[in-house]
Amino acid sequence: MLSIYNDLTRTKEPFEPLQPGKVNMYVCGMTVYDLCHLGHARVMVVFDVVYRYLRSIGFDVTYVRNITDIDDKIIARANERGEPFSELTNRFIAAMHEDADALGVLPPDQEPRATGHLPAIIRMIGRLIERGHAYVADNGDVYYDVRSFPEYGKLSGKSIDDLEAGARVEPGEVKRDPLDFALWKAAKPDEPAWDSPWGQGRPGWHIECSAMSTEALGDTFDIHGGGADLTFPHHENEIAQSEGATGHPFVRYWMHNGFVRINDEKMSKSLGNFFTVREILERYRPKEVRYFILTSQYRSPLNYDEEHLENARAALTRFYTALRGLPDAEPKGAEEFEQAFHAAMQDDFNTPEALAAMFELVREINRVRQAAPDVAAGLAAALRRMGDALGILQQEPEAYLRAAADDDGMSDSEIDALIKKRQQAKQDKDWAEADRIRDELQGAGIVLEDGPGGTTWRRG
RNA sequence: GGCCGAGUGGCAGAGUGGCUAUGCAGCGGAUUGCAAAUCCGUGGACCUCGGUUCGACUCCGGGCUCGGCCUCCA
Repeated sequence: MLSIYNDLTRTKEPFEPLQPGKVNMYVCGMTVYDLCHLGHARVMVVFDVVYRYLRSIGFDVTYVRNITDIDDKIIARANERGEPFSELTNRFIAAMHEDADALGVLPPDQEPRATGHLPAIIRMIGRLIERGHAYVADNGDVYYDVRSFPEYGKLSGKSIDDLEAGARVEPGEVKRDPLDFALWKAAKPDEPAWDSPWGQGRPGWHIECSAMSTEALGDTFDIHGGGADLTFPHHENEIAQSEGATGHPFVRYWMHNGFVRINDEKMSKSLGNFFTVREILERYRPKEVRYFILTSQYRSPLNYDEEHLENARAALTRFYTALRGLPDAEPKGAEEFEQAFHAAMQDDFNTPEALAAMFELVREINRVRQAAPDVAAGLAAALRRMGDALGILQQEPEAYLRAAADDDGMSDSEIDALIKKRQQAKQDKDWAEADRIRDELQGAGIVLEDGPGGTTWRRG
């Protein structure tokens, strides 16, 4: 039985979707005014694993991940660059898709953009006004009236009064309460704007997620995810909006992934201490980055450190080395390891423990591969199937082991020629020459392995 | 200040009221022309102070330290 830590109740709960066999999930994606950084990568990978795993155990999953393609920062950045905002956002959407692909993140079933769903957004705002949860301010903005929603704060564990104590009141404030937040922002000169019953303007940040998730998945759906920094105010506001508008419970299980940290400090754009996915991919292979993300449980912090990426590299080499040279087969004989793997995954997607089960399977494969290759092949197939659920170990082992992060070294044919030459030296028992060639290759980052079936190599 | 979360062996990172996590690194052995890979074995830990208990790293309470949210942020 799968259990999921639900931030709404702060406990692990057995996972029971609204409709048996069917899971609807929504994840807050990115605001596209810049390149993805590691924090975005973590969200994408974490929920990609949730998606893959739910599917692997037989659920029919509809996965929606939105794109915020209109907001203050986008407008500001587009103005800085003197280009239409949609050119800016299209460029960064394309870049995000490339990064996601590289990391092995499956495309979600739907990827709605705020600008493509203005009618649904406007409809929901209208509904909130009708139901007494929102009001039009003097300047044409529309605000959510937090005092009208008694459960405000239930996700983040805050009370309106506590929040109010520390709230700042801006000069010229048009809100009734400092905590009220914008559903619709009246257009200022030279800003992108859409028509609405309240005049020209654009949606506030929070309303798009309520409108698009409800439109795609219904008033109530199963899983809503995102980074932990979205708990408050973003997700709190989504609950107020959706439940205020529909009168139905919004989300059954709230999941938030922990932060990526660097030097034990949150990695974020406002602190300016972030690495983009692209910068990291200049030095490490995409699957190493993905593996690194999976080495900690999704709710724990993930500290960025070169040593950890090196560790990921070593771990993947161990996996692929175990898979190498074994024929395709039906998964067989690994029941005990599969059981451990599933127990880990079903305990709130405990990927580090799931990986531990996979490593134990690796050892078993290596133990039996010599004496019983067919048994090893069945075990290897089981290992690959576990890898599928995590989105790793998808490549041909030999291809993986021979590929380099940056292949500016020797070509495969040069390597083969040198190995052949060394083979001759070995036959002649010219160990000095054989070792010299091996050292030469070593210097170029090539590791040789002499086995009973001849010499194999990999880029180390 | 309010609210959350965390403190595990050299590093990373799970977990459990009494039983080897796992990976990398170390040490010993097997294997190898020597290596590499692999296998076998092995040392090393649970922030601190109390409490509960036959027994706590694991439960409860205090303390200390660190991180996060309370403003845009994945």
